[in-house]
Amino acid sequence: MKLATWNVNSVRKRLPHLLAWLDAATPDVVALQELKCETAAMPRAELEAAGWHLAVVGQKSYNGVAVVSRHPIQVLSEALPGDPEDTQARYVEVETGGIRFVSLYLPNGNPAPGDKYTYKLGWMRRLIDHTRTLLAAEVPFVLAGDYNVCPTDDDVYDPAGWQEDALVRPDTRRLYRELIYLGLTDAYRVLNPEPHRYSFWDYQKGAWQKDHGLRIDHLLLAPTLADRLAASGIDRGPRGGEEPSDHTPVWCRLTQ
DNA sequence: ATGGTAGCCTTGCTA
Repeated sequence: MKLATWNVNSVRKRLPHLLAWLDAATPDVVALQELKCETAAMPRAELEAAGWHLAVVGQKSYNGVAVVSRHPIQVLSEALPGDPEDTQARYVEVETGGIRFVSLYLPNGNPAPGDKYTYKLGWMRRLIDHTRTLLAAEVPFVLAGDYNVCPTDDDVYDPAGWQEDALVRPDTRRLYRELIYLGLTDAYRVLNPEPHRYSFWDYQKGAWQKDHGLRIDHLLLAPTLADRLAASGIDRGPRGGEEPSDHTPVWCRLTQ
């Protein structure tokens, strides 16, 4: 079973890339982020015609997450629990292909410090709390998405230049470690120890050409699924295409 | 010291 996460930076703009990649990479379940459209504007017909099931939590202009699966999907939650006031479309939790699967878009948090950074840290705290609930329920789950967190300096092209940024600040990394230390496995890192392998390259300043990237897209596995991890990688192909997303897919394969 | 790019629509905001 092949799982993936990809921040597409507008699903309407990226639909040809998405369809081509789904066809070539043959994943079973994919988490998408930054749809940048309302649920009703999701290009549902095109994806369903290609044989995909969908769960979509959209929002006008910003955010928006989805799960695309070869298997039927049961939607379990369309928001991260813990704050009824939070209306940003950043979380969808489903059951598909025999696992619990989450597509999440963790807040960027810049500029930091500030209101946006406070929101980010609160969101991370809520994610930790909800993960405890998932662990207690003993369901096999995957938390897939754009975390907007570089776990260590090995995940940043220029650590010194980025140390004040919301993606690498100590409070960000502290909460990310707290999440991981609940018992989750970073599916990419555990099998790929080489430093400076990235999933995002800014559009500006020739970042892609210079490999000035960040590793911020992660597949975090529940303890029971970590035992089934067979392979993982970052597929740099889509980032090098025409009019690409600024992120590229991260994937893993589970036995069975 | 600044601006560089992309996508949305709000010709500014978010990233």
